[in-house]
Amino acid sequence: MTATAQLTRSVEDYLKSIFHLTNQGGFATTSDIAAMLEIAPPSVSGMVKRLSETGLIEHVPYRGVQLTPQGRRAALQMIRRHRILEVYLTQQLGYDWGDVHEEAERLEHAVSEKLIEKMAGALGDPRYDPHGAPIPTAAGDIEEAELFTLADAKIGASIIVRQGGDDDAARLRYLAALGLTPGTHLTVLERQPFNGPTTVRSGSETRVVGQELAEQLWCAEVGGGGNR
Amino acid sequence: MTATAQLTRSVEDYLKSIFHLTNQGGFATTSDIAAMLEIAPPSVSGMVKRLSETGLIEHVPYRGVQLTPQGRRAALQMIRRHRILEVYLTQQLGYDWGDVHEEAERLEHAVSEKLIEKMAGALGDPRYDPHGAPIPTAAGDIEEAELFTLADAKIGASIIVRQGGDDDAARLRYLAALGLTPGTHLTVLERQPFNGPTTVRSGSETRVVGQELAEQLWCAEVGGGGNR
DNA sequence: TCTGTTTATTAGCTTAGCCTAATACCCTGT
DNA sequence: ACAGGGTATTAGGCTAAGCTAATAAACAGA
Repeated sequence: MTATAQLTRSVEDYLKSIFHLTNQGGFATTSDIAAMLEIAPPSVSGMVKRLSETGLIEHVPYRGVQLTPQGRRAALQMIRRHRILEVYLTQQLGYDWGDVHEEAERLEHAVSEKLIEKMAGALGDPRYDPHGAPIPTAAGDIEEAELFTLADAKIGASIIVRQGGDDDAARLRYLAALGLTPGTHLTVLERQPFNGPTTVRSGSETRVVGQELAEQLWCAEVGGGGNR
Repeated sequence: MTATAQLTRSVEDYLKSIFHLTNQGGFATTSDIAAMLEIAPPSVSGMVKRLSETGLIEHVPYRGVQLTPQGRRAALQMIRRHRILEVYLTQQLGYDWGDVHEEAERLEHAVSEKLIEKMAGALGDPRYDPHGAPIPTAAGDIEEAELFTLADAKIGASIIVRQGGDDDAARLRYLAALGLTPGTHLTVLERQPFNGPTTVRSGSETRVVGQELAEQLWCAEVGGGGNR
């Protein structure tokens, strides 16, 4: 039992950001964290000092930070809260797919562990959130899917939309209108040269997706890691 | 449309406390507010200054404070949030009657208006919380029940348990075990002299309630203000 | 009425997190 | 090998909201 002293809202946000920025391995830089949290870089330097003192992150000056096992556990707990909340709000309270992120972003800092587990139970312990992202277990394990964006998908590949990015409601609604919701199976037909649009087939429909959008649409190989 | 700028958690707590302390009319004193929020009196003096500058309260030095109409509106909004959350957690997520207060206390600062209204809708717009307290409407109206404690109830009176106090989980559970839950109809049979226990009849059962407990058990005259 | 106690306020500090401006470090291109 | 540009950090401030200690006002009892 890790007696994690109560973390502040702001600390929880830092840990989440660092988790997302280091998910592909490597360090999270000061300026990347600052950009993600929309604050000035020196504020990050200050917090980084405090967080390394409490053992939640490892700091290599002028290089960046990584989560310690303890920090990673705390980050995954927040991500679990966030994603369970998103599923709950969507399924039980009729929230719109594009709107849940903002609400969950505030609630995740206020809910108790107990409430999250009650919500998860009421939902049948979901494994993916409404955007297709995997939900860490209460024990802190998360599915390591090999995610890539549609812009990087190989021609001819059979893929499933997972849709990691959940932060722009307008874009999410647009994607939903195109039928590119998480869980959708696609076949990559072709891609025009020089970062051109990608053409995909979804069932009997064919869609052309611009490069900008394709770079935001996270997908997984079919068969790789459960399909919702 | 009152463009109430985003209030901090702490301001919201002050307004709620002042509302409760002035509910029977009169002023809320610095030390009463301090006691209710479990902070030192000088901290209250400081916040009182800020709140009167923003027009949420009226301050009479050395006498106390009262809510302005604007402050009252904000307080009622918080109380609505709190009570809707309590009903929701109890009815939809199987929370225990005695445990909801603490969870709601944290969530009320994080939920959006929209979420509260969705919850209220899912519950069929409840009028009372699980402790029997009336829920303000979205428009900011609250039922003005004539509440008194069981210790003050007249002998022979026919009353209904309303149970204002929702802050001590152990006491609430004990009351529930005695069958003294909100909505229960009682007849006051007798009261021993010198602050002795009160005897009540609930249906076919007879109960003797000690003075200490009776002073915490808020009741309303039957017929006065709806009965749940 | 005066005096002592209680209660409220002011003064002055602390901590968390943010900010801007100034400085230090790293790295790449010549 | 080093100069310049781009990051990172340090220095120094600000605000919100808490604290303790000191002072001021109100009130109650003799």
